[in-house]
Amino acid sequence: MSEGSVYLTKEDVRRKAEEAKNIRFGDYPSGISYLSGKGGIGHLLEEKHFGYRANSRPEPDFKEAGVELKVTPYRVGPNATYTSKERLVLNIIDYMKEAKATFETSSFWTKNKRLMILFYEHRDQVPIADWFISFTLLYEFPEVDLIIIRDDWRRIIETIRAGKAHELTESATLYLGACTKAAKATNTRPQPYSPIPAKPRAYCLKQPFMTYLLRNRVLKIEDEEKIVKNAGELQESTFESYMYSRIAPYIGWTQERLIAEFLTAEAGSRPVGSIQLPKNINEILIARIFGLKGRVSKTAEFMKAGIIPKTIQLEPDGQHVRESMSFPVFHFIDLVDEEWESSGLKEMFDTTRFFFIVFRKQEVGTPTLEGAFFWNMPASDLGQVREVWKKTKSIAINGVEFSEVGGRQRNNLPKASENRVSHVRPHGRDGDDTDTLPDGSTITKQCFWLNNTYIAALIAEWKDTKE
DNA sequence: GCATGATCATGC
DNA sequence: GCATGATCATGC
Repeated sequence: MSEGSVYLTKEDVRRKAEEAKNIRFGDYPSGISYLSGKGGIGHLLEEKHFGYRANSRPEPDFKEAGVELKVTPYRVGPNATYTSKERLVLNIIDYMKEAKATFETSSFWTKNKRLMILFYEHRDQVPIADWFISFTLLYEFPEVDLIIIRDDWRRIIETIRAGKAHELTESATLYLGACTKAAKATNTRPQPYSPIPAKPRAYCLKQPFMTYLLRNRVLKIEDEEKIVKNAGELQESTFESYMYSRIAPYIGWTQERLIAEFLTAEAGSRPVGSIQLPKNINEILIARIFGLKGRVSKTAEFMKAGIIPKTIQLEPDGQHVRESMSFPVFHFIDLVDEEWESSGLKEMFDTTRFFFIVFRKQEVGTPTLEGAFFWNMPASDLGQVREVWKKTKSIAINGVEFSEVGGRQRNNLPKASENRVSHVRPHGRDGDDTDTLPDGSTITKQCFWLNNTYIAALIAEWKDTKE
């Protein structure tokens, strides 16, 4: 085989990639034999379409053209919603070597600065032999993305340099992640500044970023509001410190003052206090601080990084939090078939960064803005969530026990009092909003919550680091 | 109509 | 007053 050398320019690669469109995978010579097992479709395209042998060399697949080939699945959901099915896994991180690199000499940048991405639709009810490439994208990171990716890379490398490669997590960064690579927990590799063995990890473009590429760069169907209007604004700071600097002028302001500043024009001449405030007033105010018409969660940056904004209200003492934090409803039928390692809950906390917006209630008058911070769940706390998840699964399998107390249903799902971090509680419209248990009976819809006491502890920690 | 974020309400 | 069950409000 020619090791890719017939493709001398990126245009050669792009042209050949175009030819892959609409060819059924099963129609390639001996194509079927590639289609079982992970990475099979990628290998099929490399060998049977582009005509070179799969490899894991440090240079890009098409060395002369400086292009790395990637093949990746997406799903089409209800209302023609296109979503990347997975993160895009790039090269494995050699902790020993990478710790000595600069961004420009890093294995990530050496191999992946230019990507030829082939997208195929993952269709559940259709044999893989009938799937095919539908879109192609020759992707070179634009400066607005690169400025965040450089910072993501720096965070990953600083974690390794601090002797904490074993604490790496995909949720600590925004677009470029360090995702786990091994199937078994026993598979580890050495790190340079600590004797503790670390899980093997690879660089990846996180799943929300891939969804963004699909929707905005390939299909060109979305154009979200941006928080950062031009990349130059991030020249002197990271995205996160930029966010703080935008909020800083309003810290200490009351809700009332913020409403007067940002919402009076919208509300007309109605005086503040005469109308019922929306439940998401704090999120609306933060959005206006950033000059947004829509929601913070719908901005380009939050969509691309999959950051989830959450507002928190502190009690007037500045220490307690009354309410626990809810997450989307889970379905018991799905839960009992999941394993923790591949569960939706673990995946979310493993990959998601949160943006906590903190207000503090006042003894008199409206709450004040205390500040905001980014957070991701540390591995040790995720271990606690695992215990709650396992107990929930076990109860679901063995049968939820119900009793009735004063017209209110009681159950034996994990309570806030049983675990430091998390519990399970109802989350529906009302008592008639139900889910089905494995035995066919019904239960009010439930979700995992983070305990109010855990949230309060996170806030205390944040306040400590501020000072 | 429903999912989701957020908050209310009751019993102990 | 806290823990847990129940429900509201927004926005898609």
